[in-house]
Amino acid sequence: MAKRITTQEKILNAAEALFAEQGFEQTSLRQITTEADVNLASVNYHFGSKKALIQAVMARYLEVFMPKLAEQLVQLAERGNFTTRDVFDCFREPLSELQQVRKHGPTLFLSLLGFAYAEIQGHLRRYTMDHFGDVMALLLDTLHQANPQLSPVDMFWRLHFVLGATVFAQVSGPALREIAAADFGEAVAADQVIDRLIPFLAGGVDAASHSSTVE
Amino acid sequence: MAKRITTQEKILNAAEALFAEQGFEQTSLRQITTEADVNLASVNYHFGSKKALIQAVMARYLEVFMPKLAEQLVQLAERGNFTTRDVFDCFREPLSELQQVRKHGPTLFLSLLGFAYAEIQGHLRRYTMDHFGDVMALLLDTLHQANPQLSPVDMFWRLHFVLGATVFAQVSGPALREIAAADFGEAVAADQVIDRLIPFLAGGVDAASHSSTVE
DNA sequence: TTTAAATTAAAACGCATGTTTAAAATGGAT
DNA sequence: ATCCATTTTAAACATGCGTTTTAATTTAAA
Repeated sequence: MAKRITTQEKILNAAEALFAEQGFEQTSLRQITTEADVNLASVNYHFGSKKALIQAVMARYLEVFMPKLAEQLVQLAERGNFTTRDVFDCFREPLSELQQVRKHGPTLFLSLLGFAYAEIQGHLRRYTMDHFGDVMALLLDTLHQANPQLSPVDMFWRLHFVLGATVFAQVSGPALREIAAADFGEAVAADQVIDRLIPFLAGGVDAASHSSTVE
Repeated sequence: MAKRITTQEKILNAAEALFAEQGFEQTSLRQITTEADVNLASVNYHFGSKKALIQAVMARYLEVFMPKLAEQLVQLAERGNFTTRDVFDCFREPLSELQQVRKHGPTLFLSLLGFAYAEIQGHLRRYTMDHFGDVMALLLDTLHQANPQLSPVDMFWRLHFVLGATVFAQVSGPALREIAAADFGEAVAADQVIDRLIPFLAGGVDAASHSSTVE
């Protein structure tokens, strides 16, 4: 006897798939409810608004991911003596554990994050900061420990460059994978993009800062 | 006697400012025509459609920027023996020369590029590739020369990570500068973001690839 | 000055969106 | 079986969008 799927879950599942594919603004409630095979009005009945639905979709992943990430970072800090690369590797396990919440959880989550960041809908940023600001601060602090030579403000900017590259790689990921396959005859799985990304990010964060490059 | 400003120019100027601030999809023709103090229908009369207006806005910058970038890259190739950092420094001059076409040209242009890339409106990508695909190929080739140890497909991905970080830094730039100023009491000009960005990008591109990191 | 083309103007069109309404159906608890 | 709260349904609502239409106006050539 499979567990009964509620209307709310049907909506969430259909919504997250469409959001990850097209972005939040580009996805209409009519698309979602058609895909979920529920009535149009049920979104507003169960979630109140489209905004609230977006938050609910994100929350399902963030509430699993963020604590696990914090755990990894704390573990690393206790170990001590770590590199930037080690910090970014902390993302791997929490990310791949999202497979438990959904088959393609990791990829879905990153795409969602990408669109959430791209369409800077203030309420989402506020939600993340309100609920998981401590994890973000911990991440910034850990990165700073790995790179004491960088000033906090330098690290702040680099962390956001990291976010930018990551988010972008995910959002444009499908299109880029297609181009890469056509131009280089090399098919690349979504997971392998992360393998390519992490060395790039670590190299960028570790680079000497502009003020210290005296040529 | 100041040169008479045509309706087309009024529209282009108002459009680019709003596009750079809010993105293309978020900006309505009514906003643009109100800001430009022209009739709503004049956009369709002079440009045909909103899509065509977007292309016209981008073209004004691309047609100045791309040839100058190509020139710099060719110059570098003739010199020979260059680093990744040198390649990225090739962007500085063509970028700052956009000040001539418009007061805040460089910042505007990068923001526009960011939104253009974020809202993957296929026609824009196609336009860029049709008109300036040779410059992109030249850039990829130059980067590969600076990093012969990386495979072409590796470089392809890293170039797009670079684009992602750049684009993102510009789009979220105003918001991030605000946060940075509040958290670190350090006001950062838009130009200085690029100074922070370039070392990061060069470090990322120069990093050892995943396949060659045997630990 | 006359005339024809180019431009501006105001209004409406057709469409898609998120949201609300009010009635119908459903499902447990008494 | 009845009743009441929960949920589902169909329809309409209000709004904003890009675009089109038609007429008025301006511009410049003959």
